[in-house]
Amino acid sequence: MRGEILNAAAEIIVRQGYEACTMRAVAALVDMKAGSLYYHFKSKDEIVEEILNQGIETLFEFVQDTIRNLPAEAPFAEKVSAAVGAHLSSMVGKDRTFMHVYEHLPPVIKRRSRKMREKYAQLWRDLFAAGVDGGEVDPAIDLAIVIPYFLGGLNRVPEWIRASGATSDTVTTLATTMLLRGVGLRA
Amino acid sequence: MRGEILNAAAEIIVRQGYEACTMRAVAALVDMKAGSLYYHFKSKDEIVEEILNQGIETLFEFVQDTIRNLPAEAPFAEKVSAAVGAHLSSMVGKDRTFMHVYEHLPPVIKRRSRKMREKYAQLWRDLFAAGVDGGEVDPAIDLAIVIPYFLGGLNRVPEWIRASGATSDTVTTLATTMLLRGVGLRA
DNA sequence: CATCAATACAAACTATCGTTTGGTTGAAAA
DNA sequence: TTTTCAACCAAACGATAGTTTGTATTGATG
Repeated sequence: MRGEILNAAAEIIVRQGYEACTMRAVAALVDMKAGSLYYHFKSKDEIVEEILNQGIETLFEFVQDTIRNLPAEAPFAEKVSAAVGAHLSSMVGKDRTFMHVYEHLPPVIKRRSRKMREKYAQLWRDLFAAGVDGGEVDPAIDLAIVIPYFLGGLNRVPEWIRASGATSDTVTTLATTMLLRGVGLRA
Repeated sequence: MRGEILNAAAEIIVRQGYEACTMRAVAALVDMKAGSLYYHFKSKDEIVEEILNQGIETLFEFVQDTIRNLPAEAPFAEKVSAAVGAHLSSMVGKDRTFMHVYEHLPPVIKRRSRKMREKYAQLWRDLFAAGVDGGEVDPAIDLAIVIPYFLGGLNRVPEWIRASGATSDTVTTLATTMLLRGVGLRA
C-alpha cells in the first residue's frame, strides 16, 4: 500500500504538477480518504521526499549497472551510449516516472535531494574522466560544467519526445552523438 | 507600478518558487496590500502570464537582434556563438530574470506560453537550417530534436554557474563549442 | 474651492490546504 | 467467544490562499 501511495503521488506530480498533488487527490487515486494516508506516512513531505530519493537511487543504480555490465575495456563511446540509453529509458519507460517528478517540485523540496543528485553526477564525471585518461575526450573540456549541461538537456527529453513524435531510440542516438561529438571524441 | 509588481512577482518566483509567490508576498515587496494588486491586474494568473510572455518576448527579440546585427554572410559558427551568448546573458544578467521564472511554474501555467516558446524555437531552427543549407551542419541531424535538446541544457545554466563558480563567458564558450561540435560543424 | 478619477487600504469572504482526532471495521490471535 | 490490532473513515481543525467589497486618501482639473 505504501508503494501504491507513492506511485499515485508521483503520477499526479508528473501529470499535473506539484500544486495538484494534494493529499485528497492522492488518496482518491488509491481509493482512500486523505486522513488515512497519515497511517502510512507522517506527512506529505515524507511522501515527496521518498519519491525523490527512491527515484534518484533507482536511476543511479540502473545507470551504474549498465556501465558495469560492459567490459572494462569497452570503448568510451560505447559506454556513453549505453549510459545515455539507460538514463533515458529510466525517464520514459513505464513504472519509471520517478525521476520526472523532479522537474515539478518547488525549490525548497528539491534542495533536499542535492546530495543524491551530486552522487549521480559523480557517476558521469567518473565516466568522462576515464574518457579523458584514455585519450578519447578533449582534456580542455571542463567536466564540472559539461555534465550538468548535458544532463539538463537529457532531463527534458520526455517533454519533446511527446512533442516531436520521435521514438526513444532516435532520441537516444541523437543525444549520444551530440554529446560524443561535443566533447571532441577521438576515434 | 504595473511593471514593479511584475518584477516583484518574478523575483519571488525565481528565488523562492511559485509556491511562495502569494499575492500578499508580492504586495509586501512593493509596499502594498494584497487587495490593491487587483486594481492593476484582474487575477494572479494574469500576473504570471504576463511575466511569462514578457520574458519570452524579450528573449526572442534580444536573440533575434543579436543575429541580425551580424553581417548576413557571417560564418555559421559566429552566429551561433553570438546567439548562445545572447540567450545566456538574458538569463544571468540583471533585470533579465524573467525567463528563469519558467522553470518554477506549474505545468498548467506553462502550457499557456506554448505558442511563444514555439516561436522562439523556430528562431533557432531557422538559424540551423541556414547552417545546413550552407553545408556547415551535418544534414543528418534532426533539428526538431536538437533544438529543444540543447535549449533545455542552456536553461539550466544559471543553476550550475552558481554551483561550479564558472564565469558566464566560460560557460558561453563551452556551450557553443559543445553545440557546434555536436551538430558536426564543418569548417 | 469643489469635483472626480486614480489609487490604495481594511476587512471579510469562500475555498482549500495539510493535519489531527476519535471512532469503526474485519480478520487474525488468544 | 473474546481480544487485539492494523487499516481506514468521517469530521473537523487552524492556517492560508485568491478574491471581493466598500471606503479613505490623494493629486489633478475645472
